[in-house]
Amino acid sequence: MSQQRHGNTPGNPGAVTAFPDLPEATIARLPEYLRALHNLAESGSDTVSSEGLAAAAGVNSAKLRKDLSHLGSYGTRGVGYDVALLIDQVEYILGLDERRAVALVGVGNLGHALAGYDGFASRGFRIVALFDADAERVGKPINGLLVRHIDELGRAVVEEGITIGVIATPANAAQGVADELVAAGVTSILNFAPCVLSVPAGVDVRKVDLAIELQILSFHEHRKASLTALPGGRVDESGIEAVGS
Amino acid sequence: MSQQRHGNTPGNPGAVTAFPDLPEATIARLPEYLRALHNLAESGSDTVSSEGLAAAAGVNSAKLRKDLSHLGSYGTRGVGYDVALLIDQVEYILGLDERRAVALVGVGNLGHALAGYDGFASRGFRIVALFDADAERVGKPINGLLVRHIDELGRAVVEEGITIGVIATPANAAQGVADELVAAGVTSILNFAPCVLSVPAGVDVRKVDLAIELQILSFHEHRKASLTALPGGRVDESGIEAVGS
DNA sequence: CGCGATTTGTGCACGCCTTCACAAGCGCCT
DNA sequence: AGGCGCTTGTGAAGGCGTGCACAAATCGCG
Repeated sequence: MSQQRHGNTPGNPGAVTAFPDLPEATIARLPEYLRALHNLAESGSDTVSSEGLAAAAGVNSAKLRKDLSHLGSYGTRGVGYDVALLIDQVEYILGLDERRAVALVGVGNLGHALAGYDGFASRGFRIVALFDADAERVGKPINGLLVRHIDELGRAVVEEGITIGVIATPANAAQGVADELVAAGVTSILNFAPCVLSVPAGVDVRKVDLAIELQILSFHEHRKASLTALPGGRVDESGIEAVGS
Repeated sequence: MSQQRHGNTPGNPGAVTAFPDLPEATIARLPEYLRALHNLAESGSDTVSSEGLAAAAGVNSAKLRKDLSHLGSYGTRGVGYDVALLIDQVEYILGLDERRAVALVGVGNLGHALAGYDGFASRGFRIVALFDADAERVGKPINGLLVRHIDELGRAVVEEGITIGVIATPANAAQGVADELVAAGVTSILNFAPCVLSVPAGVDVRKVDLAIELQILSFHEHRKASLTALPGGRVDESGIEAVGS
């Protein structure tokens, strides 16, 4: 799922870390579990069954149990999972106990919104620096943070202890920015630009392409339309039924 | 990968559609191939090898060939793929030959940026209506489009022929909006709100959660840090090497 | 103290996806 | 016309992920 491979150093029998190596699919679901757990905690639940948590997270309960079992045994048979304890565990695994410093590069249309997105702060991240190459934008404040020129990136990364970079530039600038981020010591990049980034081993890149998501939906629309339009197999008109649960 | 199942009507031997049933994993990659193909076309390439296209799309060449083989044989052995022909094919499969009408609900911080995101228009989509529940925002223009009140959603969906809805509201409002979209006849939803939506069968939901992507990166940061901190296995300091390609 | 109800943790089988490796096919050059 | 190099398309194998179904474990109650 991740676009770059991870420098895993598989053979290392001597220095066995206590860090569990979770399946990538499990990792991708942990944040969803965490969100559901926070909701449960707010609504006053002390414990939750795998069935309940699975429903809140929109997954199968067997899958959830298997996922959690990879972290260790934090449930009690006959009772369920301790919500507070599980939150701590998941947050620890995800490395959210330390609020990570994030740099955002590109404060155009999308970047501006990301800079003001409070969902980051509320889930363990601090955007500590904003950068742009456009002199027009440099120096202006966004959400209480001044936009700095991209040239200052290297210094800022070191000073602020930044480990994650978010790229929200146009596609043609993204690779250059990625190179600078990597050179400055950033080892994780979230890329919103519609292009492939090449980075050295050991650097993780995740890509979010908003148009791609729509295109995937478009495919399914196309498929559904071609099915209902068939002479033989007319599906129930609008596909609307009662909403279950 | 998709969060909801698809009403597939598997047993229907009589009405065999010419529509190929592609693996979900392949579908998710087609938009990436398409983007790479457009880049190649712009740079004047008439044909491209699987190796070349795979590199441009950031995937394995064998995987790309298998993906494309599912669409049919559009390559020429010894030569490669005809770029223009392949673009047409992929766009047809993705249903992008008709520019789909999209409704965007919630023009807050993120929604505002999505409304102005030109990546949608340039890749086959038209945002034709904006909605919000906040009277403060209703009536104001964004990118040449007036924000309408959410109550008008039902009528607008029918009038404008909207088939895709984008939810960019706070989490607590998302399910209500989804219900209204579905009731109005929308059968595909892109959800940016951090919550699970429940929709009837036949409606596709895709979710994009920006914070989750960061949390996944955070996990890998945590893992990398715990590895380098080990006494035995110190990895090469910054992990920086020459960038390939 | 024992029993039943409940829920976790997991062995197992199945299916999807990826990757390798190679035969088949196409164009070009001689 | 024939052969050679290149590239596609695909059979087969392996790995990963999912979901079922059940044994193991815990709590509460009589």
